[in-house]
Amino acid sequence: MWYNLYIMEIINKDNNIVLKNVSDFELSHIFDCGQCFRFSKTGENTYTGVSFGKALTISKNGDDIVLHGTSSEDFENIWYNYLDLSRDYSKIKNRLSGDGCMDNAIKEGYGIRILNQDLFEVIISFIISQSNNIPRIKKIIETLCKTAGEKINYEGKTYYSFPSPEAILECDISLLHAGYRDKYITGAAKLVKDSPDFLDELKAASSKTAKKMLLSIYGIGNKVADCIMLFGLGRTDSFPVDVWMQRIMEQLYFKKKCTKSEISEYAAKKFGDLGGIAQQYLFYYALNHKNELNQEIGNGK
DNA sequence: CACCAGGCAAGCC
DNA sequence: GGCTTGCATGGT
Repeated sequence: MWYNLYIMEIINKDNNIVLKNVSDFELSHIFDCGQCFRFSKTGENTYTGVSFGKALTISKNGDDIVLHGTSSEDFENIWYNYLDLSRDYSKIKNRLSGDGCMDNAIKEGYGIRILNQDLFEVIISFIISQSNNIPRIKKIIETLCKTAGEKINYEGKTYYSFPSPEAILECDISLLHAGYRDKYITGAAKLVKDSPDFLDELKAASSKTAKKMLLSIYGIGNKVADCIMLFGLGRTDSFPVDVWMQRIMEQLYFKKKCTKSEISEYAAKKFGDLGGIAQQYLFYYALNHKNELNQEIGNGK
């Protein structure tokens, strides 16, 4: 096979792909850490969702990962990269570990992987995410896909692809109940539609240039741009700082209130090119310790 | 009723 | 440059 695998043996059996003995891989960590809004739990150790126009049910059985109803072609072309299977997370965790805060976060989110998602989907999704909560973000995106996406038949059920810029511009955006984000969504869709090379230019650009290009889009600020860099462009040096990151960094690292830019600067120095991955371990930890996080320290400013 | 959610743009200084 | 305010909607 052409891919380089740390993991495993791949078996194609009964229209399922089975990855044997996969390490550093836990579905709840991957899909409930706020990077992806289109996969949801559909059973014991099982998640179902859509990406790159394909639906997928994925489950974990011991240390084996099962991709249901999937061809080896789709695995090689889509899911292998989407699930970030070429990255050695054990090595990354070794490099990040050392202080008690990160060790605890890694201990809880040991199975996190940074998904390599579709860039346009990430741009629209994180525009929607601003000043919003995760369940509602998922709901708005799901409505967008049902309204403007294309039908996908999979395992006897109907799913919907993430829509094209054209389809977004043609649909009734008010159906999403996205509020003031409507104009940002349509603006970004129009930009991508009118500049067909924009996404490829983003992918090819240096991180500095890509960030500047993203910040020039109406409705995209520093935090959303950082999320797009990390989740849509694979720039793992990007460390998005939202209200939860501010709370957890203030409590665990600074022991006092501080600004988001202070946190960004600190993270860049401390985590470097692994900042985005460190951020995901910390974010997952923060979501699981909401009640213990002292909301007095970071009040979301 | 208030306050908050993976923030941002615009307006002020 | 930094700081404040309004913003749509839905949940608690």
